[in-house]
Amino acid sequence: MYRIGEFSKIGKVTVKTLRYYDEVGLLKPDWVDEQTGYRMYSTKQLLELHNIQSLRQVGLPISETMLVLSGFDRPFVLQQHRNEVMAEMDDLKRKLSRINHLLSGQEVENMDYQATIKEIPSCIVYSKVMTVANYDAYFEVIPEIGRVVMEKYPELKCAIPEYCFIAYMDEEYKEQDINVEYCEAVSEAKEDFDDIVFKEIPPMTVVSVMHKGPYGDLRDAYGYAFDWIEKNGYQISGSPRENYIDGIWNKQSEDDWLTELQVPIIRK
Amino acid sequence: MYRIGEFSKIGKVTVKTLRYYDEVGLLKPDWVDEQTGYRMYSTKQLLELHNIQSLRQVGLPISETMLVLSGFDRPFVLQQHRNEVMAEMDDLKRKLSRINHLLSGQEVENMDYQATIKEIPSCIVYSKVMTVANYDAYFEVIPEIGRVVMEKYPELKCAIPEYCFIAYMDEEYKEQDINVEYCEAVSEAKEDFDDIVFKEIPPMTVVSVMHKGPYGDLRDAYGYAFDWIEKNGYQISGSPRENYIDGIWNKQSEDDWLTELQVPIIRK
DNA sequence: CTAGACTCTCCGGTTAGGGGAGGGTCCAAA
DNA sequence: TTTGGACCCTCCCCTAACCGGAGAGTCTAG
Repeated sequence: MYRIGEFSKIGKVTVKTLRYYDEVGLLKPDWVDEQTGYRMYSTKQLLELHNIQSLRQVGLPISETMLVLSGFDRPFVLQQHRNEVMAEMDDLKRKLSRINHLLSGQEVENMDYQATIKEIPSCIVYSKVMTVANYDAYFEVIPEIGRVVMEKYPELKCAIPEYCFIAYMDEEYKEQDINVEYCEAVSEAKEDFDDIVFKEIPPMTVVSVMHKGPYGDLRDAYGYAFDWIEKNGYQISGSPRENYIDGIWNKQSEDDWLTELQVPIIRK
Repeated sequence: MYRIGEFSKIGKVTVKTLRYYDEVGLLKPDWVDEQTGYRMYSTKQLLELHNIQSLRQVGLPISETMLVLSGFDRPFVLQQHRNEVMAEMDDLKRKLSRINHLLSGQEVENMDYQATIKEIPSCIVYSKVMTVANYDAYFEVIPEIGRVVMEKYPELKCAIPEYCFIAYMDEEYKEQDINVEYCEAVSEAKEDFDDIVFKEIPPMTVVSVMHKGPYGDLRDAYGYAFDWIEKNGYQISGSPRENYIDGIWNKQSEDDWLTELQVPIIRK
């Protein structure tokens, strides 16, 4: 019979840990003096402790360790755990890749772009597919679309927060005759009319890059995003979107315009 | 200006997180209504949030994220963090290897051995190097050594917990004329005499395997330990020790004898 | 008998928020 | 003008697996 301090030295585990294991029921002392509360351990517990440590050291949580010790299907629990560990590994690999990407891009001047991954929830939009002559034409056609829709459905409300974007459907980069789909999130679906289509956009994972400044420089943001996707083991899975946050409608200076580039991705 | 709910939707981050970031000072709202306490955010915070997310998503802790944002040497912090992530990866790899080892050995019957890694603290021992004819000879010579030492130094005390082991110095397995070093941990160093040597054993990392039963079966434990070391990317770095916990001195039945095999290892 | 080593329980802290209670605020519809 | 619902606030407890320390009791050698 050992007192807790001696037992902890034999088993190479702290006294705190032994008391904690007692508390949660993972490893009870052989006997507890009712007068003093002293915990007494024997070599039987030493073997148990060794079993526990062999499971704990591979990262198995205490709750599952208790399952295993109480006779629960051991291979099953371990396989579950292996899957979790592998998922964690994958997660770490991606983080490491991103850290390296951050570090490697460190010296490039003025490229203060940052990529984040976001989950875009599903939403209902009205949309119009069109071909525009060039970038400058956007802000003639877009307000017009909004006007037409609001005239047709005066009670229709834009989503809050506003989510209005242009998705690029061309495979390659173009400066003229660009195929785009204009989308504006709204509160509910309505009947389609003319070439306005209502639809629900499914949720998706995107890489997001914030772009501050005139639209002409958006190409840099695209470049950064595409490079990021390539270098970090993802794959483009849909049309990129430009989400207009600040623009001519609320900021005078082009330098204050804020656009979020969202590129749908999946893991490669 | 956005209220917290709208801002949280734009930035794809929970309201709870924003309030927490406010509390710890990572991201303060643009303005707080003193009457109502309402937090108001603007697109300036949106950019900040995006920066924050790009760092947080690679696992950078909040404290270090704040360092980076406040102008602290960014590459330095990121490199620190990369080292930690890589260490974590290494840790996970080792866990995964051990899980696979546990799962693969699952079906082998009666091999209820478990391996754990332990840090053995340094200790002072008296030791005697000798060649013994065979295993059975141990328990004639060992008590004799103890008797001689205690006679020479009657005030000498054994360490608590007792730590008495035999280290095997042969490279290969032998059944006869075995070169061993007998060690017993004591409370202080004394002058050497005859072939008794006092010395301090440095701390070391070992893989520990518990063996219950007669000493003849210890070979199985050795086999398990060596296989474990090989399969899990470690390397033997010293003489294996047999640490006698329960034996003839306190248990009648051989089946109750408990021995801990400790094999010093380093990472490969 | 006492000093020092050991043990007990209880409380608070660690990360990065999540869940919920109780109460105030805002806005559009009745 | 009121009311209902959506939104917001603070405060408190919870997570996993312990660690650190306070204050008090216990054991043992000298």
